Amino acid sequence: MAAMSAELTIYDIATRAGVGIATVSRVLNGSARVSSATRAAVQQAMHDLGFRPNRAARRLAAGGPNRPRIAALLPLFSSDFYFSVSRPMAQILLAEDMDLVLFDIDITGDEAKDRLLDRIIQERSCEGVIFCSMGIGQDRQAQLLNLGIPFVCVDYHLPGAPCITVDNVHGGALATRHVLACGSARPALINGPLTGIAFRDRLRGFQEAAGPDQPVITADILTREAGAAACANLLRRFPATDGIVCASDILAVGVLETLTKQGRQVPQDIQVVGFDDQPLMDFLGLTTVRQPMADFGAWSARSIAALVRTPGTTVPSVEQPLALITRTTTRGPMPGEKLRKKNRR
Amino acid sequence: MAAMSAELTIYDIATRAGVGIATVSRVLNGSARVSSATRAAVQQAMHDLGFRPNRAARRLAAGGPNRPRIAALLPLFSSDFYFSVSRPMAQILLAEDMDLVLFDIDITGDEAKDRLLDRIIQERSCEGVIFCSMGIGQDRQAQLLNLGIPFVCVDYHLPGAPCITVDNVHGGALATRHVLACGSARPALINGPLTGIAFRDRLRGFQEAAGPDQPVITADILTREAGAAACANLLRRFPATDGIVCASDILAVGVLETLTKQGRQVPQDIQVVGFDDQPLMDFLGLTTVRQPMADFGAWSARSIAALVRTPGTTVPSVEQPLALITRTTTRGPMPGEKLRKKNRR
DNA sequence: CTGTTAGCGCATTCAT
DNA sequence: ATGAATGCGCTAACAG
Repeated sequence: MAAMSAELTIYDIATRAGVGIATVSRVLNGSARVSSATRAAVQQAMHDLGFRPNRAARRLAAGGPNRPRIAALLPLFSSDFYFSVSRPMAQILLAEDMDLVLFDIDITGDEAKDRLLDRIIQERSCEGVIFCSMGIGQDRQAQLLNLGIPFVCVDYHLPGAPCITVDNVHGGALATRHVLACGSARPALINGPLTGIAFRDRLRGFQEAAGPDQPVITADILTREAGAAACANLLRRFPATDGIVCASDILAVGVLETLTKQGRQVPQDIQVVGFDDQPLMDFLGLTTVRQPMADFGAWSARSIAALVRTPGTTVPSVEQPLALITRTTTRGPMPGEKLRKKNRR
Repeated sequence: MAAMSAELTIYDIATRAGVGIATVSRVLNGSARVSSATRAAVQQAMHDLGFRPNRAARRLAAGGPNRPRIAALLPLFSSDFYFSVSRPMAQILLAEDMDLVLFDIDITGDEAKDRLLDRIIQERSCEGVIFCSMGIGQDRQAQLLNLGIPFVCVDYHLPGAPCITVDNVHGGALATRHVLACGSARPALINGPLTGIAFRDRLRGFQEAAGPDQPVITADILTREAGAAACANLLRRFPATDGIVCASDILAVGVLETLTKQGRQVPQDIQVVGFDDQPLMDFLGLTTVRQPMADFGAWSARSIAALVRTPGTTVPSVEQPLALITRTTTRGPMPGEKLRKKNRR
């Protein structure tokens, strides 16, 4: 083992091994038409120099198919939400005979996202992009437009671009009004990081419904731990809270943990509402606002496929409805109680 | 819009638009040094002919970095298990400055998997492969070896290859013995598809501990619905069952649903044990066998990175321990009950 | 602003 | 079995 980096080519290997480049190419491709002696020599040379063939060159020379590649940028591991979104996305793109490359981006750091996007564009590594829960600057949009790289947005309203969204303001209000209607007098919101516009919108919805003076705690990450901590914090500062709207199911689970630990009865003492309706939430009985995750994935895949196939296609933006799914962490509407119906999706 | 397929090149576009290839290249790259007139003409030509530039050629000519690409083949959407595995995998590979491409493979269909693998090899689209929960034939191994494409196996013991595994036989026995020790006299197993060796092993473990004559139901897919159905089936045929070992947490959740629906008390009437310790299982209080998912992901990423960086590196296989996490779906060991301790991970 | 000319790194004929 | 030559489709200097 030896020399590092500095793009080596098969010429270097050929020289080092004292053979022609064709021979190097042969061992590279596992051809049988090479004496085991020279093969060993070549492999030795490759190993010594630390050679790694250039993928692009190989593919160009080999002349394989030029399958379209779609990049999806999303905070994949930040929540099961994205898992549910990318599933149909992957399936549809597979059927479309296009490659899907998932790029996990960190919501909190805008910079990393931008560098990644830059890389994708610079390296021309894909012919279409799906942005999930994130916007891009005007400059970026212009750049992509200029380069003819189509893109669609999921869960984010980017003016002028094909988007699939939900009305998060309405969603926040929906959850809040439900809690109110079911008897909570002092509702509070446990929100997600305000770097996400969805969370800013849910906050607005909450305030529209509950008024501007109700407690709001912002978790800077979507985890149970964060939800639990936020809840403890909330209860300490506002002990009278009797209804908690959570901007994410996972936060709600953390909230439930703290509530249980502190001996508060749900929904008798305090009601809880989540957001997303992620898998298992029905099992937990969490009242929540259901997002059309499958639609997000399917629509984005189909749209980007169409745009890549035939540039110039017009893809109209769509707004999907949000639905409140009432389960057992909220009391029924004041008049007649009628919980646990067809809650189990 | 018109002509289809048949690899077009910028020469075709240049001809059609009556310009030189450099100009075509310019509009392709969004250069400003093109009169809007010719630009329009070129774009028109590209659109008419349905031209899509060759990615490999662009990258080769542009001379970007030749970043190593790792392919991970796994039944990504079959269970949250893989979500937990791929998370650290993605993070580590990102830090290693390597690209990770996740390929979702269908456990049930061996053929699709093989075609995909073939494609990856033929197209030389990656310099390293991670196989999760799946084996590959001798021929494939030889092929990869011959081409010098390193690979590692996760959750699957492939002789001669670097693997990270757990002892599923032991795991199955562990869960079963616990149920037995806690007083179940008639245990049953609800297993996953036998196409997965892990499930065959867990079956063996179950039978080692419970004897060969206890009921076994095989779900052919890992979903709550399948678990619920399997449980209903089990109870119909073996009403006296008082302990259910599930080969997957998600199946266990389905089992719990059915049990609740049928009014059986857990763990009083019947005990339930899962397998994996997926996210939220602690919240549900499910006793389960914890798998080292994070280790799976981290080890595989680090190993494949090392193998790609310096071919010939020796990566020893490792076997990780499996741990029984007792929670509230099983009764404590017969002598002194002592549930709910530091169960919440 | 636009066309001509060289390569990019490798796979592949062909000869030998 | 092995080497020399040709081209994959495109970008990037250069000339005009």
